Amino acid sequence: MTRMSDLRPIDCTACPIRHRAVCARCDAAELDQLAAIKTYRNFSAGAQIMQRGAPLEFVASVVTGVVSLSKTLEDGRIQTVGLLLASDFIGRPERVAIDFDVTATTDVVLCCFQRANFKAMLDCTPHLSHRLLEMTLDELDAARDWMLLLGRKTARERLASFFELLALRAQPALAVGWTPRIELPLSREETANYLGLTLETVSRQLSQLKAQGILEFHDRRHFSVLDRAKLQAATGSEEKSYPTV
Amino acid sequence: MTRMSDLRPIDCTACPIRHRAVCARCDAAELDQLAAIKTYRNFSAGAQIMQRGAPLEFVASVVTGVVSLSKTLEDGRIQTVGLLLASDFIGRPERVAIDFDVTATTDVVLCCFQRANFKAMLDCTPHLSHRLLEMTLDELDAARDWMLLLGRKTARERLASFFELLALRAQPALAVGWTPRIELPLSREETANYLGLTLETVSRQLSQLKAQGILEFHDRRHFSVLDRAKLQAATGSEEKSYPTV
DNA sequence: CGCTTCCTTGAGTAAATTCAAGACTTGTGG
DNA sequence: CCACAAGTCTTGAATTTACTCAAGGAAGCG
Repeated sequence: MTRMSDLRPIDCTACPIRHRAVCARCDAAELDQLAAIKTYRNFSAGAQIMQRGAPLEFVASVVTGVVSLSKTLEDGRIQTVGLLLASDFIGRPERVAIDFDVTATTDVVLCCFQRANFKAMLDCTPHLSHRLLEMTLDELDAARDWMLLLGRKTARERLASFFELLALRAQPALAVGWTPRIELPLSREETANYLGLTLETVSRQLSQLKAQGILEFHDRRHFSVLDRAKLQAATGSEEKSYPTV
Repeated sequence: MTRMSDLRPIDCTACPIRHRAVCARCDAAELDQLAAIKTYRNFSAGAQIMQRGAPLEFVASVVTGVVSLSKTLEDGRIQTVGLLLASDFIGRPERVAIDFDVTATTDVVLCCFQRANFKAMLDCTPHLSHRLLEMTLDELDAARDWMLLLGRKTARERLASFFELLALRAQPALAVGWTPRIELPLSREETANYLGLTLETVSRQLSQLKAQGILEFHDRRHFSVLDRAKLQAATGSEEKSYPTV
């Protein structure tokens, strides 16, 4: 449950998240600079990556796996406030501490940068700081979508929205009628914490979506969407259809 | 209810939000550049500033007043996803459209920058892009706090958290025992939309906080905190006490 | 194979919502 | 200046939704 052995650095040009991570716009010289301050680290599922309030010695990109950000109230209520996937960025270069816990939900590989060094490099590398700004704005948009979900959606709508999101990520090109096997990277309890529900409510709503022929489960962590239109209709949101870029 | 007449540009060095807005780090030459592309605009309370999905021709700093960002579901449910105060920034320089409505909650003065020009300036002005990154990260932190509130807090805790927030903003220096008159910039319905509740629940919880001697109302929009400790205790959160910068 | 953990389902409860009525504010025109 | 109208807010009663508590079942691990 703790950190596994660190990995040997690999060449940035061969990196799987090269074109989407914070370094996406960097040129060869800049990549060399980053390579000099980077370290790969492995975390096994369930391991804590950073702790709320603790001094933060590094920032990182998620290379593989799923990372969750969560907040806990005194009496133990937990709310997951972000789910980070491959290429997402963890940490605030300017801050020594963050206000949530960072946990590896699956086995995770991070590309870590020593915080002070990264910060110094940000100041003189517009390719880096612009990309980070862009990624942060995207996170903010996602956070606001989640606020709508948490503040106004019913349990059924929350589940449908979440599974619609998973489906969109797993299947970016919309091959209509084609229903691939998609991974659910969270347990029922983690799903509940992300959706602001209890695990029993999550389970009940999933049973209902199954019974209605909208979702099909292969095992606890793998499903297919049988009726994409009905799933979309159950989210409560309309599809976005205007230009954003 | 629509836009009032535009104002004549004022000198940036005399600007009330000079040291906190997106331009905070700009030097004299950079301020001149910004001044060349800025326009002040007035909006009266209730006016819509930007509409979801509509092409966005400007970005802006809030000079005075309160601006709300909100999302609406097809059936009319509304969730406010952000409350912007003096010096906060509106808009995404890289995007032609945004995914929420922007409304003037009180009378508002904006310092608007033509979007394309602002974007061009961002690319070659690190003072500007770094400040914007910092402000965006702060917004993201605030959004995540709100996700905890919306996902896990009770109605009473939501109200207490909101009024604690208003008190903190109005009274940054903690003069203990001193209870100034604080403005509530939202109606009951707007408060409900911000807290993910109904207006009736908001009203009931406020009555209870009044009855318990925690809050006192002078009129609908003005209150004092009579018992700061009890208010803090009712928020459900502990106070933050670790370094963040 | 047995244990542990995770998940499902059921029954009763609690919290917030909906529906409804009435009171208070605020602004307007007589 | 007062009366009235419109909007906003408060309070009550009934309802709904999701939660809590509880038990049993399925899956994963040693």
